[in-house]
Amino acid sequence: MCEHCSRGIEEMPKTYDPSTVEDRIYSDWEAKGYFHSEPNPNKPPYCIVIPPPNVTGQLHMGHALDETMQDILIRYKRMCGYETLWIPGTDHASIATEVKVVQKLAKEGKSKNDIGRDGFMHEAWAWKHEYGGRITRQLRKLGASCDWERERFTMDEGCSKAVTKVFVDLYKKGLIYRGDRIVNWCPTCGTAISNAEVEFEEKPSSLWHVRYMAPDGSYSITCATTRPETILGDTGIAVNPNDPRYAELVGKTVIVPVVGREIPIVADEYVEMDFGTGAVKITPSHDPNDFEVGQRTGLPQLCVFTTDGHINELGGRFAGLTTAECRKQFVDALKDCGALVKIEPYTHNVGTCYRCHTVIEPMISKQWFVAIESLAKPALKAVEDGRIKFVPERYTQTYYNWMRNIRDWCISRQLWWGHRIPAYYCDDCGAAIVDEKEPECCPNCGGRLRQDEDVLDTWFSSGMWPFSTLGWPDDTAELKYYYPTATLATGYDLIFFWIARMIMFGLYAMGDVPFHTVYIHGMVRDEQGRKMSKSLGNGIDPLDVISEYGVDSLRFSLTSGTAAGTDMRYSPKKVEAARNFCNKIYNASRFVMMNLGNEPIGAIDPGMLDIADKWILQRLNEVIAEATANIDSFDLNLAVDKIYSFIWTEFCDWYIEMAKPRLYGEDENAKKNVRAVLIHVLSNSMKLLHPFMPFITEDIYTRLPGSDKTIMLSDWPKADPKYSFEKEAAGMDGLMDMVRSIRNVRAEMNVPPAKRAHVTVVTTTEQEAVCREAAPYLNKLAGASTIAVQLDKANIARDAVSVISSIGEAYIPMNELIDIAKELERLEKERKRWEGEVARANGKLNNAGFIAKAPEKVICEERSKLENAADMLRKVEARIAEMKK
RNA sequence: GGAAGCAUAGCUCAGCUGGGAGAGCAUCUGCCUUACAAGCAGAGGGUCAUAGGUUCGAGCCCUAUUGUUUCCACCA
Repeated sequence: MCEHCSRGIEEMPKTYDPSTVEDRIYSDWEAKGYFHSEPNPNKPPYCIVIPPPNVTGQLHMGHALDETMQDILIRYKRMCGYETLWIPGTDHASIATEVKVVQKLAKEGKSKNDIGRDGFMHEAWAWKHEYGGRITRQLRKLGASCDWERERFTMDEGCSKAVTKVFVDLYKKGLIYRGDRIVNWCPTCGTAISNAEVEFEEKPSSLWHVRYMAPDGSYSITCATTRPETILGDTGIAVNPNDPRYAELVGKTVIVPVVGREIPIVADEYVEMDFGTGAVKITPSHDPNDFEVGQRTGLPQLCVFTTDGHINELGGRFAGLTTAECRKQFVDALKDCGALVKIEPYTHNVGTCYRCHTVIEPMISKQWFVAIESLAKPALKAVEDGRIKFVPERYTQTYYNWMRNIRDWCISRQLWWGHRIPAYYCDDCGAAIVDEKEPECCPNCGGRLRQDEDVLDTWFSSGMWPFSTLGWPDDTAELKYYYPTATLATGYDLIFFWIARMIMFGLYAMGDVPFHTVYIHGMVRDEQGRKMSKSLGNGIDPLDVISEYGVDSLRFSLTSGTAAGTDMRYSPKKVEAARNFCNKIYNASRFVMMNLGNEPIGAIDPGMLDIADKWILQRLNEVIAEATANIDSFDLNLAVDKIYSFIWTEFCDWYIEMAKPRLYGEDENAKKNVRAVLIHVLSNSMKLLHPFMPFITEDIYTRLPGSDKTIMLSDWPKADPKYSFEKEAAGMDGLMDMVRSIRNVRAEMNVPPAKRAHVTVVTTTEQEAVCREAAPYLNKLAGASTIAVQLDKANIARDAVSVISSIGEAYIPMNELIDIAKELERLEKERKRWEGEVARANGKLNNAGFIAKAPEKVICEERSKLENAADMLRKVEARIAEMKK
């Protein structure tokens, strides 16, 4: 045994216990600096930036999936010889964190305003320091091989510098502006939010039909509304210019019921004639569409809400009420004055805040915006011309749809936790200065300056993540080497929030795409397929799963059997199956370790390989090639499923069983060689599996003789041409087929497993060698006691059970156990099966179109299938005839 | 209103550029065979939603239909 595997089989109980392995290995890796990366001109770079989790967040299944995918890619590329850097970090998560801090203050009976901006920031940083380490510790639990020496935070000095620089730069180019626009206002969060942050929820409501009378009562017009309280802010009624019903009324006025204000009737194309009454009340201050109609038709804006969701002083006797309370009272008032025509039940989509799900009140207010068009165009082009690819490809369409309809981005938030907008106002002369450094005084008049109270949208800073984390705006070696990064992995829910913004900012600030591939994964749902959410209480804590099953099992269950970009259901059964796989690997390894013997194990001697060795080596080559191709094309599920069945079915169920006769035999050379093959295959299997299941593979690998000191930094396996044995593998397929058939008849005939049988194999001269090699395996695998291989049918009992396979016929005398009629029936079934197969193949081959148009390879395959089927059929028929004699 | 996805075994889902339908779990039958009962061996189980079309050949490509999910838009 070599020096590296000093542990060998030490401490290997019958059951794998991940808890004794995972933390120890992870801290060892981290301590030894295996995760660290430096620009290295001798290697190609491969860089991933982590989607930064909320700094005070808690690990959930979404992270587990996200981080697992990235870690698989990083570990794979690292083994392939890339200089891999996975940059970890956290996001300050402006609203989310601020809400938590406000809640904490509320518990202490304090409010934001009580303690002031500085006091609040102090609290928020304290909160960050208290919880900031939690999420990164949890990421370590997942096995994430991030370079923790390069951990970043969106509000650290460097990222903040990048944010200020981009803001100022965009402002100076006129791409950031400040203005009064209608925005989505969340009364609970007390801030404006962007369009992307509004979620629409279908809610049952009513459609109130309200009559607006002419000042003299000579005519009236009825409008429908879902928000009667906004009538307080009505400044007009709009109808379609082509609507004959209202043609005469355009230009006239009506009186707003209850309120008594006189407002004009205007014409605008926006109004659909066939919806409702064809007339729409216009509230420019509280509806985005109305805002636009108001702009076109010159209606005034009348804001009647406060920023905390109440009616302001313009609401007359309704002032001070919440909007919800106002709605009730206003409807009553409409009823009282006879203006309410009818109430219809109506279900419609209501915009809500994506953080707190409060109903959004559209309002006009002064906010900062990014003029998006000139940023969006190149971002669109980068994807259109293939510089950035989405995997799966269909998400390209999602991206296009968003980018082609994008609107200016409201980036100011009425919050304190975040990057404060670098704009300074002079109270004396009204000047506004935007600069990276705060000027001492107003450059115009020397007056005192006051910084803008607002902070920036969280996504403004995370949009710079791929280059701010690499040191931008400084000209660093890291930026030169790692940028553009390689792959960005995240869920489809972040395409708009984050991916689109990174692409825009990357192209703007760096002049190049931030990454080449966007790997999109789905969401982890609960067993019933519902979204995991706090309110439903159906969330599964990955940490619980890890402590019960180990993180390798969790990672496997998140990777296997699920295609990229599609949602998956979490199922404990699946994790359990993965846990069983760990145990299988572990026990197979225990077996190998138990049989290493005391002699040093050398290289495989190619001259000593038998049919089973050649088969498993050939299969290993195939699996290496296929799995590698699958990972390269991001088909991680296909790769891991192939590795799984190779290890379990082919290596454990077949090869290990076939290794036993030699391991337990007397031939020392054979023993030595089979050990070498076992180690070779196991070691390479562990490497293939390592990106998916990092811990158990490290544990096993480092126990094996001849291993490197860590699997993490070992070379990714390559198919080895000297182990190419296609022909032998085909022979092995025939042998396996025979074994299965013998087991099958034994089971069908209820032969007790302990009862060994004499087996006579009748074969041809071509297959004789394979059959002779197979003989010891029939003994071990098919319950044979003795095996005779012969070329004729001498001494075959008429009542022997026969098993017909491609390499030969096996005859098993069953004596009293056999029921001739039953055996004939079984053979008859076989005959039918092969008859069917011959007919099928003939059908194809007799089809002129098939012969003329199918590729040569397919025709050849079909011919050999026919040949084989015909051969089998002949043998079965012959046997039936013999038995009937 | 627009777009996309999904519909395959009892359940959950794979199925790469079209070339004889797969896995895991569940079920049934035998086995504690000295790596593993978290295991081994064997078995049953599918008109690949429906209807057309293209093709020598369709689970896969095209069209329509039905059901379902999601995203975008937000007609008051």
